[in-house]
Amino acid sequence: MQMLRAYFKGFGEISMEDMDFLVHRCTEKALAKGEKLIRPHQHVDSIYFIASGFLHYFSHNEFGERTTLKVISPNHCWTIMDSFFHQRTTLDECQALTDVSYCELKRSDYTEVKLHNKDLANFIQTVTEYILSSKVVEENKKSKMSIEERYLDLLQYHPDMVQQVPVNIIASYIGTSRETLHRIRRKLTAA
Amino acid sequence: MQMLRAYFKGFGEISMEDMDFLVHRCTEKALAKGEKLIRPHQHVDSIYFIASGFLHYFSHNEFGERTTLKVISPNHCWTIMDSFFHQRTTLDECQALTDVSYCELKRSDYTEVKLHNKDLANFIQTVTEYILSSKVVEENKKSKMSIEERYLDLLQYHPDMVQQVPVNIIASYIGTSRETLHRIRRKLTAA
DNA sequence: TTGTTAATGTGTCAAATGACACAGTTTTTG
DNA sequence: CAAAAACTGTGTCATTTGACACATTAACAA
Repeated sequence: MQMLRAYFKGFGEISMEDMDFLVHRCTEKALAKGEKLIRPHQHVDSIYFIASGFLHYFSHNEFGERTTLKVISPNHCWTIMDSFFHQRTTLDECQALTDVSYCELKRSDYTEVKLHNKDLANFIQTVTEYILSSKVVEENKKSKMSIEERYLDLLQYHPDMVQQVPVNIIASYIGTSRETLHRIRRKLTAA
Repeated sequence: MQMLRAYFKGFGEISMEDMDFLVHRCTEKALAKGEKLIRPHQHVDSIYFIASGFLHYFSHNEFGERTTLKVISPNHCWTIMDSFFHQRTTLDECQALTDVSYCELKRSDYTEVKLHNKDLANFIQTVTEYILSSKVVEENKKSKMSIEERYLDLLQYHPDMVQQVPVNIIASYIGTSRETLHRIRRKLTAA
């Protein structure tokens, strides 16, 4: 919970009262490795903050092949936005790649927080803008990099992920096959 | 301007007064083909709504090669979020691929709108959530598709873009070279 | 309108990639 | 603990891709 407070503080000014109001609406939970956070056809009615561990957010294409949409790292907020904001079911899935501890904020509480007072509404707006902005920055960065550069970037900024997450999932996350990633790793250790 | 009103209406309820307050802060402008909307090292202090035409949003990687980050279509809001929200300069560029007409909302006006009343603040929050959600949906969709599928998708949903934008830019937008896109097109016309 | 530049179509070839196949290792689970 | 399942390393090979080269056409500007 301390971690969640620190996370929120990073977005700017917020009074102690507002912070408490916000944080008290979050519930601490855990998943064991392999457990699912989101199943197909589920309504996603919460925002999640990952405190520790890694999650695998994936989907299936027309012919049932699994595609990794994201590997979710600690100290990030995440949800399936489309399902959360528009109250639709999702076909995607999300599963714990390791033991995970996280905080959950339900939609009803999210709405309540936004309506509580002007400062909190403003704060949530700032957080949303911030997340939107980082999404785009992240996507643009990725699109400028080759597969190898993406892997080096992971090594640099998410070394734990590289250690704890299976190679095939890392590979599909950076947009290639497990074999090609293997070739890259072999080349890098050779050098 | 009628187009902008219709665009905003798509996000939900908004009173006539609020709509007017919002729309009156937007200025109609135009770019001729080839003109730049954003230059390197610029501060981006506005949000843009594209009424007609296409824009090329691009960047350069470590060794100066140009990468297409997006081709911006009519009836969309766009800005370089990172620069706009955090008041930083950007290294990216944005240039008109055709004659373009657009509306501009300056940051100061954006801030004013958010502070004007609770309903408008709420409305802007809804728009932001909506844009965030579509960004992610779009990105996920793209990551599930092959290059060829992306091209077919463009043909289906953005036929004007395919006609009006140069092949090399379409190619880099969907993540390949101009030659490979050419091979795809040849194959498709053969069939 | 004409010279210049940008855009397109297409072939060749070396390099990168994905699909398979299979052996060795680690992890899970009954 | 033992069997099963998941994960990893690695080789082969057909396919795809990108880089280059160059001819042709379209768009633009002096």
